[in-house]
Amino acid sequence: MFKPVSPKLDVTEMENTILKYWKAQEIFKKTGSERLGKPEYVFYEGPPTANGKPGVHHVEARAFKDMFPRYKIMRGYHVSRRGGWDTHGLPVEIEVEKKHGFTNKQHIEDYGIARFNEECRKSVFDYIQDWEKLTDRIAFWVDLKEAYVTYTNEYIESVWWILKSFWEKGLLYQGYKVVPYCPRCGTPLSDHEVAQGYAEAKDPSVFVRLPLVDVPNTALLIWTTTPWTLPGNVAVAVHPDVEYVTVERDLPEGGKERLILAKLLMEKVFGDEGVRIVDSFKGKKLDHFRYQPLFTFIPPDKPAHFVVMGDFVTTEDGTGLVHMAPAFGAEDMQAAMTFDLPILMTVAADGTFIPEITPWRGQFVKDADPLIIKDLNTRGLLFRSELYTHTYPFCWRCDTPLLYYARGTWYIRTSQFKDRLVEINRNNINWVPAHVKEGRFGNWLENNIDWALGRERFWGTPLPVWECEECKHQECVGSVAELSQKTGKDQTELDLHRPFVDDIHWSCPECNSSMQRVPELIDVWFDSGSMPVAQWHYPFENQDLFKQQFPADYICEAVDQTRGWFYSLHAISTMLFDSESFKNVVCLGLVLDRDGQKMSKSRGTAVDPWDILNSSGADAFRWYFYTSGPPHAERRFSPDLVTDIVRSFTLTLWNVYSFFVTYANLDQPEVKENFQPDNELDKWLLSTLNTLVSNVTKAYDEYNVPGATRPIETFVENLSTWYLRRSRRRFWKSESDSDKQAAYNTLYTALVTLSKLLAPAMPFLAEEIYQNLVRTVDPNSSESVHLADWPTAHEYLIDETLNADMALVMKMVSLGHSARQKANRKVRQPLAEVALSVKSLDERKAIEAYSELIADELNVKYVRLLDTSSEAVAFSLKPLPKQLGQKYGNRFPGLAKVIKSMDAETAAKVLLAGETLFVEVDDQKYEILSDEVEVRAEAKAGFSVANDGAYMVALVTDLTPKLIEEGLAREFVRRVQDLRKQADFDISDRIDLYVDSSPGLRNAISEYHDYISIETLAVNIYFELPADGNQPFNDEFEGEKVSIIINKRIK
RNA sequence: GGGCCUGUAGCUCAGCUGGUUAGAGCACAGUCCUGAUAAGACUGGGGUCACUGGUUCGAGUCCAGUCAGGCCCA
Repeated sequence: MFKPVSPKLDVTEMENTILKYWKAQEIFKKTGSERLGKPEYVFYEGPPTANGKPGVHHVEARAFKDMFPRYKIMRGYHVSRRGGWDTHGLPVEIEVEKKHGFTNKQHIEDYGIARFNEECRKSVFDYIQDWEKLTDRIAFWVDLKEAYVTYTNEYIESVWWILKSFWEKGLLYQGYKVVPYCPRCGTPLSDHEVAQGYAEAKDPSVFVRLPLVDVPNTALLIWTTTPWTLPGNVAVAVHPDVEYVTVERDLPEGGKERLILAKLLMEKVFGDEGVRIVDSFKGKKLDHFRYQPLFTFIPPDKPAHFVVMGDFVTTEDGTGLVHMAPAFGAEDMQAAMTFDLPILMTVAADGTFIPEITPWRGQFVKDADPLIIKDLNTRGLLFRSELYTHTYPFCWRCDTPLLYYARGTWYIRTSQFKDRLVEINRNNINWVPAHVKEGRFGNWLENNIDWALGRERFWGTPLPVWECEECKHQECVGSVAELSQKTGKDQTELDLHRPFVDDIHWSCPECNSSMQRVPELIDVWFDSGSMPVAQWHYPFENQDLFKQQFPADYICEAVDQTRGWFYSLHAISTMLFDSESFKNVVCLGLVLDRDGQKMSKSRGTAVDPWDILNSSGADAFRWYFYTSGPPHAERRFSPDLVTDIVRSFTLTLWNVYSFFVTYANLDQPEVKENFQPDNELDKWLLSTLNTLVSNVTKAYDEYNVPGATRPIETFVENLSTWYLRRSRRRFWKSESDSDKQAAYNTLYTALVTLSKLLAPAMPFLAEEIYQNLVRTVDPNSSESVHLADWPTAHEYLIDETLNADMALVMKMVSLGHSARQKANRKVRQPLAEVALSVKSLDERKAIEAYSELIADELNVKYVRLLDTSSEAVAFSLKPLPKQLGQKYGNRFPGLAKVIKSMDAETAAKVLLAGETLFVEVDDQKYEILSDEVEVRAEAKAGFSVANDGAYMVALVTDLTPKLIEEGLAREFVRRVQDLRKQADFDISDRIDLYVDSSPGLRNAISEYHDYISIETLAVNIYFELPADGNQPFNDEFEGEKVSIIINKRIK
């Protein structure tokens, strides 16, 4: 006996029951222990930060992360699924800052770094319970009890070890990085902060002459909106491939001058002033031309003041010659690195000019702009000055205009590994979707620049570099033991965070002064990218575990991680081990709201995942993400999309399952999975089932998620609306013969196999079906579907011809229904005959083979094929472009025209016989094969016809008295069945049937007495109503009147 | 400004290496079917396949450009 299954499904109750079962039986644990010693499949959890509530997009990521480990476990692998938490970084600090109303770093320092960091440490797990609850509820099986946490001393120590090994290879260095900087707050701003503060601004726009050293009376013409950066100028950039010109113009005060600028910008710069082009050339000709420096306040320590080449130069604005001040622009800084230019720091941290800039010392740079312009003007260097309106970033806190400003920071020399980064990505990593590999990620690697590692913050992994306050000697520390050794004191108990590590000092081995830690923390991406090593506290512990768990077979995150976690993992493993750190990676698209906007709490468009879980359940939620498009596609999410899945997919499958259990519990058949089917429907179902197994398996192996899920939907649809609908009677019939047994076996096989195919995607429903159908029958079976073996496709059961034939039958039946509709003949009314026309000989055979099925489905007495000779049929010819077009190319249109104009009847006979048709066009002879022209049949009269292309169904709609009588009998049966249902009789209850009717119907009932008895389980049919006075059911149809009473017979 | 992705019915999405009349589901309307079904079948309305140009006998599909949206970077 199976556990009875109601056709009404309470999804959440079912899922909660399964959750309890998993917990009670410790199934998750057993997926590990039962696969011990099996080949390892390695999954890395990209650590989330738990200081906010998890949202819908977290369900997405976790659903995708979960499915492949589940699949691989069923395939016999061992998967260790360790969770992780990312705990450092600015987002954490900002939350705590908000709580206290802090607005700048000084507030934090005043408050105390120790207290501040302690609060950060706590706030990281503010929402940990929400995360645990959600993770559990959506059945993301990940070990959160043993999760790695990036703030632990062990984790940090491993990160230090990595940094030390980079240090020893000379990969860590100090340099400048240009960052958006608020001079009032004294702090750089993150991109996110900058984005909040853009506003319209009016700035000076100046054109300045830079006279060339080696070409008399000729100057470069540059343009800038930040005159205050000019004292920091060290070079001018031009685009090597842009066309430049030397123009000559008359000076108002008399004489002439020559200026160089981009040809395209001449009009913008000079307007209708008449200037003469004296020379025209590509930008590369200007390479290394020297010009006279504008200012000489700071003597450069390297060669400067010449022209360099830059691809970033555009001809949108200005002059096409870009002034370079490396301290105040990212591109400028990049050019300085490339061309080894000096960096002139002319501005202090508070945004004022340093004392060396004598005329404007101590002035806020923006205030000095007019004075600088005046100075240039008096020296005859100013070509023009005007005001320019553009969007410019301001500090979101204090409205001060931000400066792009070079700060000293630490770098990792990743660019030295560029070739290996590219090669390892190209050769060893499988990306889903594939285009990310060479596209977004590949391009990013090709343009690799050194990793700016330092952060001037509080809550993070401290950079383990100490520097002598006197002689600037530097040392990098790679372990706690090393720190103990240096300080001569056991540091095991030291918290490896600020401010505690800042208090560690020792004597400089060079000069005996004090070694101080540098102020920086490291980028949090370095934390998470270190996770393959640091999660095991490698190399201090777990050497074997690390080796076993590196690299990962599978990781999965949103596509915005390309330059985040995907990169940090890849960069660190490449530099450290010359190895990839993941072999397969699935990138996910964003989840948007129903209008295609980012979900936002303030606009109220954010969906709480719990609303979905409580109404539609986790399975449908997961299924939505798997089937709603390829993983990387953006998803316009709304709750009703998940409701639809429950209605159209879950409930359909559930009802098949419920049907099976209901009847199996009545019949108690001995079900088995593997057997040789005999019945054509069974053969067909098992053929499509095994095709499905094969396709889904292939898709899983290729990390093709829609391919692993969508075909299951189609199968379930066919299972329910074709196989089961067509097979119902086989389950109903009272005798238990081999046909009935075969039907049970087939349906059982399909359901059990489906439960396994569904297990990685819909873990709850799969478990429910498996538990009831497999565990009750076979006590030796695996304790959970998630411990079961993945099904194998039995090739011998797959019959492509059968699959195609059945598809054809379905199509013809559909056309038949269409023809009935047109003729206004309802299905309950039997018709005499249907004639079908199909495309090929094979298809004709298929129709013959399945004529009984077609007859039953369409309720007709006789099914036959239209043939060429005897019918009242007209033909038309359709030359097929696919075949003929490919064969004859541009001669196809002419050929087609001739074929269409041929005598269709004659040609049709030739072609339908499978013979070659000879055609002559423009004195050329062609042999047209029978499969190169489609023959279409059109019924002439006396039929109701429906067609799709060459497929046609013609119904004979004439009714005979006999057919009408049978129709009446069926109408009658239908009403009795309704009464049984309304009376809530059991399916197997026998009845006595009392009828009072008009004569026509009475005749029909007598004529079809046996049929009616069998259908309605009527033991007796009486043609009078009983005297006991129960109210009869009265109805009228097809001009007949009837009163019916049914009584259940006591057994 | 650059790289990458996306644009097909009111909505969510298919459309294989170019080839017959561009499909499905949801939603709407009608008819039918039903002793598993919250379902199913059929019919109907709804499309300049974002736009422009090109290649080709033939373009939703290939090429170039434009526009719109998104992500990442500058």
